[in-house]
Amino acid sequence: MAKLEYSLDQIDLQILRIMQDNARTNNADIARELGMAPSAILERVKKLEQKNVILQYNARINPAALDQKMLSFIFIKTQDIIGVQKVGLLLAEVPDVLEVHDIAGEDGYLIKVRTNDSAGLVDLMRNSLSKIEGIISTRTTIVLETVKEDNKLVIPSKEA
Amino acid sequence: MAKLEYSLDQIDLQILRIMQDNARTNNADIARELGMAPSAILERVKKLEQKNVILQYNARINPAALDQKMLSFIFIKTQDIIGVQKVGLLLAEVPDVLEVHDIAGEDGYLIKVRTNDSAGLVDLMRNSLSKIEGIISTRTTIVLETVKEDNKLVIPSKEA
DNA sequence: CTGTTAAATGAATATTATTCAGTTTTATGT
DNA sequence: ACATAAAACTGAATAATATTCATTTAACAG
Repeated sequence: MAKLEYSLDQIDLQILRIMQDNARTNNADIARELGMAPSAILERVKKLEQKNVILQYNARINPAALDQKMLSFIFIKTQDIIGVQKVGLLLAEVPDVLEVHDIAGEDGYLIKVRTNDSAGLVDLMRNSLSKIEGIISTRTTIVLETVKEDNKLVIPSKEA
Repeated sequence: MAKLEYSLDQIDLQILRIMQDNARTNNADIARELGMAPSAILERVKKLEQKNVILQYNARINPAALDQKMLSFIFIKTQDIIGVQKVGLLLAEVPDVLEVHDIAGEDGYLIKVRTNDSAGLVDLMRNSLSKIEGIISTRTTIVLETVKEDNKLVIPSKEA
């Protein structure tokens, strides 16, 4: 039974909390904050990486700085359940597609897409999506303004 | 005219590319890779932070490790346009809400939510969403499986 | 108890970050 | 084109951090 595949103690959670907020916090600082030796923190962090608890460290970049002013969500309806796992993988390969989620209920996917502008979106739909077999229809929702987008998980105080 | 508020040259883009992939890449490594002095890289990175090109460095944590198995998107229809900016801010304050987007067309928001399980989702809707004034209705889409979720922007090779 | 394993410490060393003076490059006004 | 000012870069010196590892401590099963 792989019930607790990742058993995280209080210290691990604290490390995660710090790292989720600032992935560039150095070991020395974390060690100071938690009152431990830097070497101990280093070991734990490496273990968290190996156990795939920490998936990646990434810099969040301001989309506006790269002129990617347009954000959209697109619902994609697919043919049927059989042989459609491939659609998800193909969608994931499209560069402007940031997220691909297999959704319940309507045989399909919800994807999150960032483009320069509406022309870029049209372009993506014409040139990329239309080339993927198994897509029946799409419904696009355009984002006017993003209020929050940090994707930070809620880290509990206790964990079994 | 604030046309080029962030003018990024080729080197900046390379730095962003590296940092987006691994926010813990150290200056020395970046400097080696780009054939420049570490001090120059340091300066540029700091400037990118100050110019708000780099918004934050965060560790992406495996939701499964924190037992947050459930991901949902919820469309939220709001009363009207007047006085509804507040709804977005209130939504953003709910811990399990990872993203809040003001969407076009239907007077409302699309939010991304992560909960432990379906009970957690119900809980959120009953205890948090229902308390927010101005929400007329909600439509929830449940994610069965996430194929991609890296939120990495496409960084162009050239930029004016 | 005793042996075994996992985790932490603390010191030594390697590497990196950071500062800064001096130089080069770039941009700009004349 | 030229002079000048501002911005960016280099390289060396110093401060700080990362990393390694032998030893100690803690946790725990038999």
